[in-house]
Amino acid sequence: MEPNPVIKGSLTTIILKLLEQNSRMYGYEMTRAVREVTKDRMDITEAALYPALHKLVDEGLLETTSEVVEGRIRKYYSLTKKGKKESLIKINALKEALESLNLILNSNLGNA
Amino acid sequence: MEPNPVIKGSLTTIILKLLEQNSRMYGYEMTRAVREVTKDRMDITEAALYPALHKLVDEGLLETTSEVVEGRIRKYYSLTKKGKKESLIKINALKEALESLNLILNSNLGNA
DNA sequence: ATTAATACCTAACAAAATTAGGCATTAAAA
DNA sequence: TTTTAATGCCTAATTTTGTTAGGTATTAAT
Repeated sequence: MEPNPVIKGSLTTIILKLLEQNSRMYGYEMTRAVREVTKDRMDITEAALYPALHKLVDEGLLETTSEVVEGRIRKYYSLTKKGKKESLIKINALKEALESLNLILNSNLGNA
Repeated sequence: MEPNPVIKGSLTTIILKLLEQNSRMYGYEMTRAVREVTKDRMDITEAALYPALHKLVDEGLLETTSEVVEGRIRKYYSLTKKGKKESLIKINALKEALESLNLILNSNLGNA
């Protein structure tokens, strides 16, 4: 079973959600966390992830600190004050959008 | 309250779902149906809808018949045989993706 | 010595929606 | 009666976002 790709537009919100619950994480760790909670049913690719992280830093929602752990660089990301506000908004917006989508996918639309 | 935009990538599946339950619909009608079931919380724009419909026709998933009703043209779309098969697959794939997303948005990710 | 896992990254491209319109008819409101 | 809202179709340019396809480097296991 190939994992589902990320639903377009949701990656940024996924990142914010992860950081809302963990205070700091590094990129590679995020990819593992998503695989773990979704039991390999969703995969966020690094090629999408890193540019998304950099964009969030540019927008002032994330800040970074780097560390060397076991000879390898880890770049930790965490929410800024602005990022904390925005994450609440975006997580909520996505949840609402998912509820609407579920309504469409699970309702009888017109032929009742 | 501005309606949520369609979650990117889901529009095609929404169309297939609508036609799975209605046998035939025209574009404008689809926009109203989505607004109705989601109580105006989701809006599918015509600028996204019509190109998506044309693409589905090109791919052989939809077929069309046109009618003039009250002086205005209506272009009805319905699922082809191939479209019926594909709609089941795509609707299911989207549902699975939504479940994964819900797992991410509603779980405790690491700080439990 | 090679492979897998960890850990970061970019560039070219494609997919999909948004923004910003256009055109035409009918019904309602000013 | 002229303007606006609703119905109904559509396209073009741009932007957003992810995919494909790599690259680099270290550590641990085979």
